[in-house]
Amino acid sequence: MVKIGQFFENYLKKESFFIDKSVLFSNYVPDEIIFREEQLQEIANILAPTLRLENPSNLFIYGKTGTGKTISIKHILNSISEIASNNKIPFKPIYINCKLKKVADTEYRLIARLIEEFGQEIPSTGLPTDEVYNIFYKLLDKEKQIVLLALDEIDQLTKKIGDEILYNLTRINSELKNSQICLIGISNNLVFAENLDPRVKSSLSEEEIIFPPYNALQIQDILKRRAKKAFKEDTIQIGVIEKCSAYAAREHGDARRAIDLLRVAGEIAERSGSHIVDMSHLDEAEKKVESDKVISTAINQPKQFQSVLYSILFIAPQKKSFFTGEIYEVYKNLCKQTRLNVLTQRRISDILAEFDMQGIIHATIISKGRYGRTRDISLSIDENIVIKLKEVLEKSLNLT
DNA sequence: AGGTATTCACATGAAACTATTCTCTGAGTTAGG
DNA sequence: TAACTCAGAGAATAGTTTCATGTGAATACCTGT
Repeated sequence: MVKIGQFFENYLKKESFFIDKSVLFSNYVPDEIIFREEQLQEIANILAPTLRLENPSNLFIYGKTGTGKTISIKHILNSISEIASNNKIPFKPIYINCKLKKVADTEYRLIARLIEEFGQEIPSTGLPTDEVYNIFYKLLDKEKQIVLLALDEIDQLTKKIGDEILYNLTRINSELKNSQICLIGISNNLVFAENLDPRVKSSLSEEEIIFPPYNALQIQDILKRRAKKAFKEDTIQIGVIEKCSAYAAREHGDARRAIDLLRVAGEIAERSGSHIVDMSHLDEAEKKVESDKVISTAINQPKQFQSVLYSILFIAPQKKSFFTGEIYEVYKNLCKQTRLNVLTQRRISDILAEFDMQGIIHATIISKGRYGRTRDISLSIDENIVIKLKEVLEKSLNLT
């Protein structure tokens, strides 16, 4: 008890590096967005007609993760709605991230979410979908207004449930008397629109804007600005920011990653009692960010997924690559031990495909000629994470 | 030797099924007038 | 008679299973030289 008390005492006395850590979290919207002036201007041009109550063109935004799409849209929505409310213009910005599970990842839930935006509750299940649509229409058309609907990670949505909703949404306008709705699609899949229904495609991508990745120098600038707000002066060793941005630039210029990295490095430094954030903290942060990502995705998977993953980890040290069938055999034995019911190979195949998508494994479909066709699978997780991951999975699956 | 046909071991797709959660509806029940 | 209870019908959704079809190239099997 005394020790813990002492710890808190010391903790208080110790000075923090941070002035305002929230600046380094990914949901922070800075009041100035650098290196995106062109795109911002373009978006502004396209959306400006809303202020005159004219319906603007639908807009589509492409760009990889961490290239500032989300932040830019949020920024623009904020400033339009500010001006709109100053001038009493009936304008309603809605931002929805379609990837959020249980929130907006199905047709029903997306519409339900929209209805919520208009201040009405909808049961999470039980109602027929067209009923929900009707409520939405009525709500939307009750008064004259322009709705700007930004759908982030829209590719996730269509991947899961097809493009019917988008078709419905683009068509809504012709059925509304008072309101107009304008869609802004945000996707980090550059070829997303290719496999959309042509009708949807043409009406959704009336305007397209591409967000290119940042280069190392730009990330450096962004980091410096954020760091200035987040950290106290002279708490970061020279070179740390440079290295941090180099890390991130290496992976297609993901600014979000760089910012995350910097924050974690700061946290590590603080905890270790150092008076400055130095390179070693950064290195450690990189490891931690990586392993946290892997472990938290693993932990959040259902039991069956965990079993399959564990089976993979079991084989991995023995061979550099292995096939679906081998994993299935191991998995079947594992299920016997854990008393889980055994899923069909068909299902395992899908699970493996998902792991591949998540980047946990690397799988290529190969043909072994006379000996069939299968996935050639190799683990793409760092070795020292594997050990930790294995422990975590054993605990979760109640293995001894 | 060169060409063709087979064949393996899965991949991939579509549809149907199961279980769970939740609403809505209408029949039956109850308490008070 | 109004309010309440409760079972059953319908929906949405996630996670599977079942059935059906596809597939790339190493081998087996010919064929003609």
